[in-house]
Amino acid sequence: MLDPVARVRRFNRAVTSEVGALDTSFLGRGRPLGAARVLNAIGHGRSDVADLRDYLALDSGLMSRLLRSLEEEGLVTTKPHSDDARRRIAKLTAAGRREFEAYETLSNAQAQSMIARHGQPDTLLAAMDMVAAALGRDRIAIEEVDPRGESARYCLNEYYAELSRRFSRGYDVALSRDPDALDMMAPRGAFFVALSDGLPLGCVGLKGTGRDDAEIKRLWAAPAARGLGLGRRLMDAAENAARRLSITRLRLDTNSALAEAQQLYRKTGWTEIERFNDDPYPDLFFEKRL
Amino acid sequence: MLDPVARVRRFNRAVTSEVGALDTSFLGRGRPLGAARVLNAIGHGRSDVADLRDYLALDSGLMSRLLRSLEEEGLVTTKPHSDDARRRIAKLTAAGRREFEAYETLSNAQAQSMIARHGQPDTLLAAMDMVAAALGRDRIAIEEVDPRGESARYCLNEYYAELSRRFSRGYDVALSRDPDALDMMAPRGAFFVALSDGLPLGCVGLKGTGRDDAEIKRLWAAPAARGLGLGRRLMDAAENAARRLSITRLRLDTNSALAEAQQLYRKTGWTEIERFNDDPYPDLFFEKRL
DNA sequence: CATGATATCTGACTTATGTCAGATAATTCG
DNA sequence: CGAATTATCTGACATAAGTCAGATATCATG
Repeated sequence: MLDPVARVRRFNRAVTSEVGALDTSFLGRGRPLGAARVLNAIGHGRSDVADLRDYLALDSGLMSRLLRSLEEEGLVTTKPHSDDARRRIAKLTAAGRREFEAYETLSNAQAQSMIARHGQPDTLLAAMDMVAAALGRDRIAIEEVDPRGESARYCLNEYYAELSRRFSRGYDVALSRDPDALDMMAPRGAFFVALSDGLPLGCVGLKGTGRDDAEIKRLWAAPAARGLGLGRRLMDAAENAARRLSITRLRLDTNSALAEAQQLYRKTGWTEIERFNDDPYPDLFFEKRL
Repeated sequence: MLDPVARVRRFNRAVTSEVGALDTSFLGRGRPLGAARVLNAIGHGRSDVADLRDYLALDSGLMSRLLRSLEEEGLVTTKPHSDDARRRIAKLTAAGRREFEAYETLSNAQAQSMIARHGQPDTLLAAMDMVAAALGRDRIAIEEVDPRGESARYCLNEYYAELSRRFSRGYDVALSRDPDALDMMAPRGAFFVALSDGLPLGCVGLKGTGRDDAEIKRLWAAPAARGLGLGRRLMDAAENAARRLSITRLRLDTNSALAEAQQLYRKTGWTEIERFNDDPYPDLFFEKRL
């Protein structure tokens, strides 16, 4: 009935006509959209004026005027940066924080009602995640993090949950050789997550031994982020980290049920090798020389 | 990691920052957004000025000025309506049509690139359909149509495809008693589709006999539209049509694999009855007295 | 400390958008 | 026909948003 292009454009129409409503949810509190956006950006922790200007894509003159109008309303104060007095730092006053909270409440209520009215909220949320990830694909950053930190733990839990869904016999972390976190941190290894606007969308671990070999572990991409080339970007990050650590031989194990992963390895220079551990879950083993 | 409200708001941020790009795709041709929107709305077949004003939510003064600026550019002509000379009809000139086509090409290219860059376009499109349907739920209209028409045939094909996916033994229309289209049209019956911005999202048939009984057939809601209460709205439309046709007894058959449908029937006053046909697919039979 | 670079602000201006009260012309209805 | 209603247009304004060329203060560097 509708070809792909028509479906995307239908989506665009749907969001633009609703997004009027999203954007103007910033309205209705007697303040132009520009000023409301600045107030909200400050409330969300952006304080550096240059950062604000960049994030909101505003001209410096306009930015300056918007800030001053918020100052005149008594919602914001600015003071010079302690290191560099040319730069200015904006902060919400108590009244400003109240205004910000009011906007937050509005936005949350709107989001809440969208979910509450829907009969299959989980499916809808998954769809929204996927669209958000696709739209924001150029803003997904690969960051090296502590594998014991919040974003890493979130990814690992999702990864385990997915394995237990996809393996016909289920998956139990306890039965698998759980890599010691210290092996996936400098100076022996590394751990990376892919972050999109605060949400972790994927991860990979480089588990070193302190010698010149290492293993790739825990490669995972969120279902919402499949098709964005995240797996490849994560693997690249891990390989580059390995090179920096003077590692020359990488190995990994995987399961033939994970077809996408296998395909990725074969396309990026990995070669299949014999089983090199007695972990019960993997049935496929790969190696790559750096 | 993120609660539902945070996920919706993340979606909102993703689309608003991209939708800037969507909306301003209307820019870059030296024309303010307002004028470009009017030109495009006319190009898409809205010609009545009042209709345009309503659709674009513009003040009548502003609308008038935008139209005049397009006329001065030689892109649009207006003439009085033939029935009512107070109303005005806007039409694109040849130059206007060329400009409109240029915008279309831009929009199509943008949509195309979004899909082309994605590794799982079908999943992404399904997600976009779902979000578009949820955002536009208040604009979904139930319309009575000819069951042999384009939108009805599209729904029926999707319906058959879904049955063959969901029935363990598959589904072959030829084996089922295919209702004669004439039985699903006035004066014996009716056929309804749910339309959202041009896309059919669901259907239902009321198959009459010319007497005071009838059957409900082909109740279907697109996967993207599940959870929006479409099934209920379609059934209501069919029941109301039945009442108008003085039908007092409705029956239907279904399969226990279609759990949502069964649940809907039980919640809306249908009672299970004995098998009343020898169709191979259904295994559950319901009746409702009007 | 002089010089150029940087971050922000100010003034002057343009364009886009939105609002509102009539004006104008056509239509409807008693 | 005449009064009320309706659709659109016009004029007069107001505000929002965006642009750009300096002005000002501060910083980095030789």
